[in-house]
Amino acid sequence: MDLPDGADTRHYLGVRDSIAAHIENGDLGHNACLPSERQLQSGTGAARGTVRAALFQLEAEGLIYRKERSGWYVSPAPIVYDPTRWEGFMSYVKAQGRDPKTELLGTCEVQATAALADIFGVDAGATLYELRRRRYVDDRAVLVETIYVDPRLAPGLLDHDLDGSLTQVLKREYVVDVARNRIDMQPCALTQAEAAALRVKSGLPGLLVTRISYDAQGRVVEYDQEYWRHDALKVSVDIRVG
Amino acid sequence: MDLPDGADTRHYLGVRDSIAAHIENGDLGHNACLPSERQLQSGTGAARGTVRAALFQLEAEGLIYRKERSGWYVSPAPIVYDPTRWEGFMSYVKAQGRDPKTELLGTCEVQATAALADIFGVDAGATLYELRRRRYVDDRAVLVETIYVDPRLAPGLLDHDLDGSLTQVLKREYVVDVARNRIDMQPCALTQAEAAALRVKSGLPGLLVTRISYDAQGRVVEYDQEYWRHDALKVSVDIRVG
DNA sequence: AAGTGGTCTAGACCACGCC
DNA sequence: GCGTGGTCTAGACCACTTT
Repeated sequence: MDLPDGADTRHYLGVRDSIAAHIENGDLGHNACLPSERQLQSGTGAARGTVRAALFQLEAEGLIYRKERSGWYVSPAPIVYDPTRWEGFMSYVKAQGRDPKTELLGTCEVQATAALADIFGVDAGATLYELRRRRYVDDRAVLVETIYVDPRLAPGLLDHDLDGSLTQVLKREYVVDVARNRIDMQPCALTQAEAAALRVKSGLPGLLVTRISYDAQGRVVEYDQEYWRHDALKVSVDIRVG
Repeated sequence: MDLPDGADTRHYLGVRDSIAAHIENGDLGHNACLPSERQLQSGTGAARGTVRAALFQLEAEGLIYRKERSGWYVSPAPIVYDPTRWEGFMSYVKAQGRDPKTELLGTCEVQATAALADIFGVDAGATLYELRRRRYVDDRAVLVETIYVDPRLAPGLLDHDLDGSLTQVLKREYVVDVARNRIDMQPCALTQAEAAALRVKSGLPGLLVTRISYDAQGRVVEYDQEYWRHDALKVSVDIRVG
């Protein structure tokens, strides 16, 4: 690894710049693997801790990501996510020339906690369907989601094919239509469970997207919590005012 | 600092847990200052690097923040931001019982770059107004923004009072009304300029919120780039479907 | 088995905020 | 001027992935 003019690669921001320069020059393509930390070290004369500080910096900026104990890789371009669109993850990822995949991790019936009961307007302890899914772009896991549905609106939902768009299933099989959405987005850290599901280190920054869908009668159709990798996503919304 | 039952405070996740427990128990209120790194060290027997790893973890999670070379502090609750609401930052921060402040950093006239010209539909090199502002919640800087406006829509804009809602000024003084918004949100790292304006360390995670406002004729009214602290913000949107 | 990242230690010096 | 965080060094051992 050579350096741009006169950068001080003994400091972590200098090391950062020299690696960033290689990525931006196109020497390293998307998902390319970086040299090992010890190799980067010998290229710069810095201690390994310094090299790692530079790599953490680039990770926070979304330029690189890591696979546990395997190595550091160049991040691909983020995909654009429009929470107001309804054709679903699978089709808009495809529309951007990327390869989507959804994996159903599991389903179960749960008793509503106080918070869930409040959202659905049911009694605490009422039964709800719970779905956990993991979604991929180009074989990289980018989000895990937990979805809750009221069985009274969609009895027998768990017997259907849930590897695609849930909203489509609800519409087609149960004539349940979404009229309104409440969407929350909040930067967060990926904690134990989400991080494990995404196979990243716990504590990596992420984005929590929460969606509550209502039908025309104001009933809650679907409550969805999506934990995204922070570097996989760009949210874009077009909103009419008034 | 005592510990929850049996946590291993020699490891950074153990140190993290013991500090997090103190915050969540309410021992430390909002904006309270944590003990110094060297004090935390002696309380746990860990090396200072380990203590710092724990603090970085908590920072990524949004529980604490730092003031350069001053110390670590407990993060206050995030404010809720609704990009579809038009009464402006000042009033919705107040509505949440917090104390907002806007500071005009500077204004100027700039020549449109290729990207800006494309957004506004003008020739490259055309003149645009540029405003830079910094906004606070409870005297903590939470965002810096750069706003561009086409002078043909609002001649003499820079002579008005720009410490409040720009949209109000445009509506009141120029009868320019927003009919549509395109809003983009993307996790990012706060780079040099933004980090300096927010007085945080360069590289801290943030959220870039970009808004393009259009009037009923489809003309660009306002182009706004907001760089937010990642722990200051929760985006919440209510959207009608169909 | 070899190599990788993940973690940790125990020092050190500096620039800067605060008093 | 003292204490703080910011940065850096030069080791070490472990758990895991990869070959």
